[in-house]
Amino acid sequence: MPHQKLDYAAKIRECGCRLTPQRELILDAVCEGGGHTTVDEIFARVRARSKAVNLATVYRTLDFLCDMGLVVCAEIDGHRVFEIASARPHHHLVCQACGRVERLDHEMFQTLFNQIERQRGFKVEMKHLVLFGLCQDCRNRED
Amino acid sequence: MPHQKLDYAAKIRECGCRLTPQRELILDAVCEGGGHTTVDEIFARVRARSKAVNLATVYRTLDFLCDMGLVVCAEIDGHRVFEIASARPHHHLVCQACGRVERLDHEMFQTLFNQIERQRGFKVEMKHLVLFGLCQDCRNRED
DNA sequence: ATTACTGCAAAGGATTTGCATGTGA
DNA sequence: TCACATGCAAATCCTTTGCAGTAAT
Repeated sequence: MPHQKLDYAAKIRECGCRLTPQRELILDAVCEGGGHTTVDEIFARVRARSKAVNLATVYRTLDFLCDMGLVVCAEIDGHRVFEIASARPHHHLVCQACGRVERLDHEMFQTLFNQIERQRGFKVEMKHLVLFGLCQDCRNRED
Repeated sequence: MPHQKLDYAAKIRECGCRLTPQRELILDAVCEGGGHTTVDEIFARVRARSKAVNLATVYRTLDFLCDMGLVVCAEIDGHRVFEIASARPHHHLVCQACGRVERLDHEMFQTLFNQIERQRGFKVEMKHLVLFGLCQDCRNRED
């Protein structure tokens, strides 16, 4: 039920911006990624559908979509990764051994963030964190 | 009482590596930063003392010091930042409005990380997180 | 005396920018 | 129509690398 294309279209036009085929293609490409998607992957996916889209446009559009709040960006190992901003904020656990990515609900973090707010007066605004570590399987394998 | 230069020297030599003037200068420069320091800042600080040190050496040395565990590295807003690895792991709160950086003890995080480990079997290995948000002062100012 | 480390310069990759053209509203 | 968005190519920024020379142990 969430995240219809119409939502995006409306949100974009709301602020006087335009809905171009490029923006739709790039938004789709980020969606298809499921989880984290790099600029390269997005560009490749877009190019598979239309040779005419330029890499600079991908960069500019991703910036734009982040500003609009439709896409979120994180940094993993020095590389930017993108993901559709979901209604339910969440975070990721990335295994340093096998690279697997697990999703983690925001709830637990919110508890911590509230605690920080009470103790320090600092309001944390992180919709998307990436935590590195070792997944269950790799921990077993290491023993 | 911790982190004497001798500690560093010993740790470095322990593994057959060498303690060079460059490495000392760069380590000092990271120390002087107090909190997060960018490559540029480190390079500038080093150059203020010795014109002969090369930027490539700074990069190589920072890599080396991170591998040795003497320095930790984080990513803020697409830029790498470095800090002396302290005995007591901690994190940072960065205000998106004024840029102020506050230190946050690891304790609260450990509770969360333990919870994640129990629930998901995933062992988080983050010694150093950067959380963005709004500090007390800026929140008051915004109202 | 080794061989790790450094300086230098050049290469590399990712991202941004200027400008003329195209196109959605 | 007309400002916003795009394509193209060049520029820029940050970081890494190859290699010959230097210096720590």
